[in-house]
Amino acid sequence: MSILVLTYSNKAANELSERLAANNPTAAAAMWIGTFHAFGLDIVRRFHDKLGLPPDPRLVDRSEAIELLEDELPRLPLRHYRNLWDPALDLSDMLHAISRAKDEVIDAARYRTLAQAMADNAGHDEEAAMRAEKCLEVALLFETYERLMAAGHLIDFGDLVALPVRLVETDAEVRAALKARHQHVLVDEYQDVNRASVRLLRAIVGDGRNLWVVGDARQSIYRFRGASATNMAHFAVDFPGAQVRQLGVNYRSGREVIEVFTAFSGAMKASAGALPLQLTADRGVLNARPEFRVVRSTEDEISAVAAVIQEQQEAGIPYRRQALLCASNARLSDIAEGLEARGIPVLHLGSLFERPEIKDLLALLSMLTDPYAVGLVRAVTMSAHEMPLQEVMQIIGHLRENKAAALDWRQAGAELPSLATESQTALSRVADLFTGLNPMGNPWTILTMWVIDRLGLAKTLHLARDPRSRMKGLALWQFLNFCRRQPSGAGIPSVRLLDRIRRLVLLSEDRGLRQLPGVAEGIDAVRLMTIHGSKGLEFDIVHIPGMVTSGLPRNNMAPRCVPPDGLIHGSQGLTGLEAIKTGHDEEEECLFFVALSRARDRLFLYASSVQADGKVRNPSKFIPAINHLLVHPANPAQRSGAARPATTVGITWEEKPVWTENQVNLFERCPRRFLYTHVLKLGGRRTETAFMKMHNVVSDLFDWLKTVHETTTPSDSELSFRFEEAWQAKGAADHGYAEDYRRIGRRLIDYLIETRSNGVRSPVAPLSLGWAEGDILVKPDSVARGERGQVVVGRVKTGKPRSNAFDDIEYTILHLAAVQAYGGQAQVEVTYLTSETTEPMSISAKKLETRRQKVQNIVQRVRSGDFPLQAEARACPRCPSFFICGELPDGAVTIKKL
DNA sequence: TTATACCCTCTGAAA
DNA sequence: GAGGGTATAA
Repeated sequence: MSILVLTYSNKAANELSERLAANNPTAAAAMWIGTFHAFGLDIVRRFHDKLGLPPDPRLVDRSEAIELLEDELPRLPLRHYRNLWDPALDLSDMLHAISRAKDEVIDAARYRTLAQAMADNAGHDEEAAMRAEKCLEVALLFETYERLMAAGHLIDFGDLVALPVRLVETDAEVRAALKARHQHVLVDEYQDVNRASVRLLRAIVGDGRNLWVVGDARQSIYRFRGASATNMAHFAVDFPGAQVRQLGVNYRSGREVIEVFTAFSGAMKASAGALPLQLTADRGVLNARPEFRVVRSTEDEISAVAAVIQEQQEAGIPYRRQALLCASNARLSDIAEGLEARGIPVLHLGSLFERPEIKDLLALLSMLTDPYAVGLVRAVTMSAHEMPLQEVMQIIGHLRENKAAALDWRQAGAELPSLATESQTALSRVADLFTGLNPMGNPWTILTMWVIDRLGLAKTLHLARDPRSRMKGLALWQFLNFCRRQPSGAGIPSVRLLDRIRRLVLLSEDRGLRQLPGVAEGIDAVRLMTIHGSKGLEFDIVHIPGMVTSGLPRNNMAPRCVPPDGLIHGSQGLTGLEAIKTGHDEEEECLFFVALSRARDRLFLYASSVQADGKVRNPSKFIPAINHLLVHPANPAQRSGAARPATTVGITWEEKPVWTENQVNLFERCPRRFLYTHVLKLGGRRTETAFMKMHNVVSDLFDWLKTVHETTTPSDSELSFRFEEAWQAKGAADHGYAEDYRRIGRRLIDYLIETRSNGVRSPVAPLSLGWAEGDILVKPDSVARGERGQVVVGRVKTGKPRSNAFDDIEYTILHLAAVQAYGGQAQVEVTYLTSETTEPMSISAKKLETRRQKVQNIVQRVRSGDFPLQAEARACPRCPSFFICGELPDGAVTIKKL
């Protein structure tokens, strides 16, 4: 006799087990409690021989799957998913689509059939034909993936349920064995169960006489990962003869809170097929109506939240019983920082690798192998290791001049007697951390030694019992745990670790590390979490900021890789894209419903009314349905906090600075990166893909052409020789598919030569744009006469054009310089080697003017040393300064010459 | 009413 | 990089 209890999450399973063990140990002993995936793994292990797998097949996560496929990508005949700059990005998108297919128990062969059907039905509809083509490309990758997984006897998360489904549906023996084992089956949160899980369930319970499920269609917030919208509505179809009962008593919330989410449920699409919400409030009326507080800016919003949290804490509701819920992690991090600055303790890890105490360690770790010890810029901001910026620059400059080797920096003090005594001490203290270490050391051992022993962080943080220190302690614990479990492989261990961290952040695969360990429960701090994360939990007070347009509901972001038509169960008559889009609005409503219903006693909603550029921001469109139930304080209280740290650097320029248009372009993307790269000249190691290396070779060769063959054309043999030389030095010569890259690179060069052979070339003079605070020097790649006699200034790019490429500020600069030098008729032209096209630059007068002002503004800001941080999820993990970015050492610097 | 410019934002479980 | 919102110009 056994009862099978299936849940959607591990957390829920553990909680259930614990409670049951405490209340009814006998019943608990008769139960198998776990997730669908755990159950699936159990089946896979038990019947591994029937599946053709070893007894304990290895499970790979997405980042390992990407590594598995990365080398294959250039070989596959793909047209749409061919971002070779960063193959991991396209692979990640396609793997999402593949795991979505597995949620529907669809294999590569079936995927291809669906995609082929799309192609066959496209007819003369070009857009439909393109959608089909993309799906066919995913099918191809899917087939490759299946082949590689089978060859290595590997399985992924999707397989954990999909493989058992196929087995159970086709094998009567397996079915009978499972049926005999589980007389009763209970399923929690049925609305979040995906199609594969329903099929597994159906095969085991048959008509469902012994099946009992609980779910709420209004809390269906995991549709994007395969929870089928139709599961709840189709329950009676999937299990004929089902009886449906409604829960009528709410034991959690006061009546005022229940009234709000009941009112909202009336406006929800998910209510259409569900029973109307009719709940009695077990706790009755609490005399605390939910509030909606509207303030001016988003900063004010944080101040308003802080004020309410503090007020409630003083009224007797401890921080730990209050929660702040947000739709997105990015916004959550912002708010966490803001609340901490206002003296409110928060329980929030955020992105582990963006935390200052972790970045400190990563910067230190980079100094194990980086000969120029760029990590010093961050290391000397740690307490007891401080050194002024100017002296750090002196050390790094010295190492660079002397072509230092790894760890040479430890002796730099002796070589630089002019260094202040305090700096000598600071440097030797940093060097002490590296005593006895060598670059091939195990990063985990090294980091642990720093944290526990040499930096003494573990002790300091343990003794300080304030919430902030405890959060730091937890972050370090989490980080060290992560470092301990690293996949094995060749190369320098610390470099591999740092590269892996960049990749995890880039692909947002570091999410698992945001989870707080159980020991955090006891910390008295406000719980900050995403609404998804709050599922199944409850809090005395719930704060929901960001109730503005496109805050919640968020804008519909279709995945970059859309499933083929007919893949999603219950979406007949819709295209794959439509099936996903219709789900979005509904899911956002559910998200709000979940957030509202987390509150026991009180609910506070917040919004800002003005955005950064001064434009009005309207309240969320979810508000009208509940507005009549909300209190609207006239002038909500605000609790202000410490100002954000200044981001200006005192710089003395010995000469008037001169920049290039590319450098200005970089400032626009990230001022801080500009500071590190072009002012402090830190350089730093970049991880380059084979494709990037190929482009570097092309750029190298182009530079050579411009200097040696400015007005001539090289012979074929000379060109081939130079190419070969550059390829050996800088190309991806040792890559598995080096030949493919070499061929592409060579084609780009050949095209470049073709374009150069049109017309006679003359030497190109640099053009200059000047301001009081600095100049911009522009060196065009070519200058020629156009058909109408106007001057055409040319620029060559190795890539292909983007739709809005001319919005980039570098083209404005090029245009302004060309017009200044050659008059109003001058024209800028850009040649793209990859697409083999040349496009005249065009920009509206209005855009040109705003960008001209922007350029001027940038030159002024650089001069005055204004380099704010500008965290950007996609750019930062690729930035050479990723691990050092943040707080700067004190003091001013003098820039002699750029 | 329509086109354009610019700003803001981008979730995540499963062994 | 793209979708969606707000404001402004046409």
